[in-house]
Amino acid sequence: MKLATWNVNSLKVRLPQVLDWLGDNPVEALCLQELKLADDSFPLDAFTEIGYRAKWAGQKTYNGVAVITKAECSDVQRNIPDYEDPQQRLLATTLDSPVGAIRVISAYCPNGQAVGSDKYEYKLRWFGALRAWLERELQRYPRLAILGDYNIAPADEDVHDPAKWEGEVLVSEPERSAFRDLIGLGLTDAFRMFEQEEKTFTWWDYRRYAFRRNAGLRIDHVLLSEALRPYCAACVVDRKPRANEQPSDHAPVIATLDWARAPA
DNA sequence: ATGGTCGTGTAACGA
Repeated sequence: MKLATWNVNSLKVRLPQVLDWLGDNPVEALCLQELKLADDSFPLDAFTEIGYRAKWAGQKTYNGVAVITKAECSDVQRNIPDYEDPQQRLLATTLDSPVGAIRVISAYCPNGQAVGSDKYEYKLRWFGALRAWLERELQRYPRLAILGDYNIAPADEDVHDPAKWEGEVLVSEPERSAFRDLIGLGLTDAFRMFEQEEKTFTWWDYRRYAFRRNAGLRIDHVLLSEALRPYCAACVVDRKPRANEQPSDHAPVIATLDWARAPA
């Protein structure tokens, strides 16, 4: 089973690329972020026509997340329960697997704009609420995968120029601490389970030829619970769509779960 | 050099 995440920065603009990508990468679940469209504008038919189903939490202009799946999913949850927030940033679904139910969550974590700003404070509060909810959710669903745009580069090796980025938003210590708090729940950064090429990133600014210079950050992540970790056989970034015409500024990340692997 | 490029929606704002 392959699970993937991709911040598409407008599903309206990127829909043909997403459909093409699913044709080449027929993953069981694709978590999307930054749909930037209202619930009633979601292009469900386009996914149905290629054999996929979808659950989504839309919002006009900003945010919006979805989980695109081959199989039907259940127990759909919009947003973080008990966290009042008009911004549509999270969608949780349950998928069947040979080892039992898996909770698959698409998350678009706040960007934070600038260290010390109101949006930065909101970002840290949001991560606090996410952590508190995930702690409970892991009791209900020990097999849990949360995929998305975390807007945090966890370590300097995830930053093209750590000296230039030191202390900046996406990299600051309070944000990294919030990320480590998630890891403290027993979640694993699937990408770092494996040998990876140095300077592998998932986001490159549209400005200043950042992609051409590989001036990127690794801010899109797949986190796996302790019960899922032993099944993870691979986790890779697919840089190809970032080279498309009219690309998203993010690349997809794909994790492979192999049920034939004996759990530890 | 304090910019730069996108998407939304048609002026700024968010990223």
